[in-house]
Amino acid sequence: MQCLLCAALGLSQRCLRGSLRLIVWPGWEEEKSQDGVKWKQLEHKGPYFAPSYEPLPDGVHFYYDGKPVKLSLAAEEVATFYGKMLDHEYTTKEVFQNNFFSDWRKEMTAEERKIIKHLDKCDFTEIHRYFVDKTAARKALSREEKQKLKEEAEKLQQEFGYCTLDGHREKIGNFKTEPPGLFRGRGDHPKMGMLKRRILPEDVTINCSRDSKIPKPPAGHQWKEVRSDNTVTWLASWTENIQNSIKYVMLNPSSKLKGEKDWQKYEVARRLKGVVDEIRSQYRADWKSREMKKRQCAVALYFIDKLALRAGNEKEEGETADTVGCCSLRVEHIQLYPEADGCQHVVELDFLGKDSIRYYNRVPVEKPVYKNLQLFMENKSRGDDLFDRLTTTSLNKHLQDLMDGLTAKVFRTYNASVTLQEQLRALTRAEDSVAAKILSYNRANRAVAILCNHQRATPKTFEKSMQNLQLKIEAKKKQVAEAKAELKQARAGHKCRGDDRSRSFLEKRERLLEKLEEQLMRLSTQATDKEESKQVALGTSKLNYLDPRISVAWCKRFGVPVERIYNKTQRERFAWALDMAGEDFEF
DNA sequence: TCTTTTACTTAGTAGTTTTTTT
DNA sequence: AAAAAAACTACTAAGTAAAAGA
Repeated sequence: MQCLLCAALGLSQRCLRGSLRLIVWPGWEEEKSQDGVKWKQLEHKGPYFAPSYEPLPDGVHFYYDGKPVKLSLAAEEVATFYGKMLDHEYTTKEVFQNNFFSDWRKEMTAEERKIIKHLDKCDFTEIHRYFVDKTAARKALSREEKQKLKEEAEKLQQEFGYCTLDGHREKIGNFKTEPPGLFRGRGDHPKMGMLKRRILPEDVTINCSRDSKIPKPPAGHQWKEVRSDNTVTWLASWTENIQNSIKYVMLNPSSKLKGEKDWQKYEVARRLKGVVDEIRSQYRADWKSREMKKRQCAVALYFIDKLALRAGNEKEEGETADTVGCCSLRVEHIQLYPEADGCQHVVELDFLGKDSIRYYNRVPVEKPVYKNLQLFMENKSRGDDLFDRLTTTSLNKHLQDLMDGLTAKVFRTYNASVTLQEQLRALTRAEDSVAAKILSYNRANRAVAILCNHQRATPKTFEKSMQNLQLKIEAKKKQVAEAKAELKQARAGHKCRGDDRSRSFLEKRERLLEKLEEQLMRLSTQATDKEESKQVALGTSKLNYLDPRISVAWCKRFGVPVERIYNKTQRERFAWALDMAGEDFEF
């Protein structure tokens, strides 16, 4: 959508919102959100559909009970989904196997169903090898062939990957339908292994403006529906068969629509900054409320604020992995220690959060919180809700009363951004080199990632690269020891000779030792950093929680080129912030 | 009021590409 | 030139929260 400010000024080309930020036009943000209109014109080509199934060549067989069985096309396709995954841990899990086998049988013909009765008599190894070979063949392609593939992908991107929104060409985030396959949930998912159906045009709803060129469905097909709803931002949608949820085709984060939304998000978090002290004293007071619900709300909010926990919506049991957030914590997820690690009133939290990532923390809390937790746990069993009187809806309703637009997740954004700003202030020294400043930035980023519990699997190559680094350190230590010995000799030499030559030799040795010690120091901090970061994912907070204006301002203030902090994609995503933030920006 | 649906943000993984080291 | 490491991208699952429906 064209910026209303620019429209009013008759500026049709480049949005000048950024440079005109000092001009006050109260109300235009509100005006936008009130009627909920997201665009006036929207045109696109519809999603690009996953290629249809390519049957296995004649030489590749599936065996049942040792005998080759020629499968129908539909059954064969599903068999290849499993065959491809054979070396993955997933296929060893019983739930995965059962879900797969039951869904696979539904795709079989009656005769196939009569033959194929047990998964353990199925032999997919030829199918597996076929795909392994295929991957290897693709990897072995010549430079020219690879280039050609790349160009084809680019062509596709150009044709389907962009839309026109209010006259601007905008990049689409996901323009391809998800291909069929076996569902891979995260953690202990009850539906892992189920067949994820192929999406057909008949499943897809198109959203575009009435007067635009309506996208053509693939030959011989029709759209489920074409609608024109300008109060939503999606271009196409379909219902997925595993969870029965809706999937959307949406714009890329670089688009203006997404950028403005992102900006808005940080503005809400900045408003929280203005009232957070008051909110904190409020929930402290509520720890002593006579109303149990109020107390639970106050303690939950304390967790959300202090520990950056997620809200914790309720979820349907048995439909997803058993994970929790703040409001859905159960008694089994916390332990109370009157005293631990030399602190009083220690709470240990241990639960699986989003994506089944473990949250483990042992933290001293204020006495009333501790007492309340004891109270909330009284006469409950492990599986009971800790905050039994509280839901995310009631919590958010309360927050809404405290500040317009305030919800539980705003606290995560606020605390993340504030932490970055504080850490940058504490760690950055103006006289440092650019490299050292970037190291400080990453440390600040890491503090946030740890706060938000953003984890990653230890990289596969970690052990080896750590070993190499240790080897380097050992070698450097040896060099230092040698340099020390030489320095000692040089000192003795100079002492007895006392001439210029021996002095300059001595000074040379001194400088060498100094240099080597510095190198050793750098290597060992590198090793510490590496060890401490191996399970920490920085990207999530950088992309979703840290107001980019903080980083932009920091770059400007300390002469760090912004490209060293944000790559090209990220700079496109944060274009609004790059435009807007001066070196004096404060979150 | 309670439940379900909808829309959108946040999340980690796997595969690919680029850069650095050897 | 090859190998290793780091950076980046695509993908899609899993959250949040508000609106709609019963």
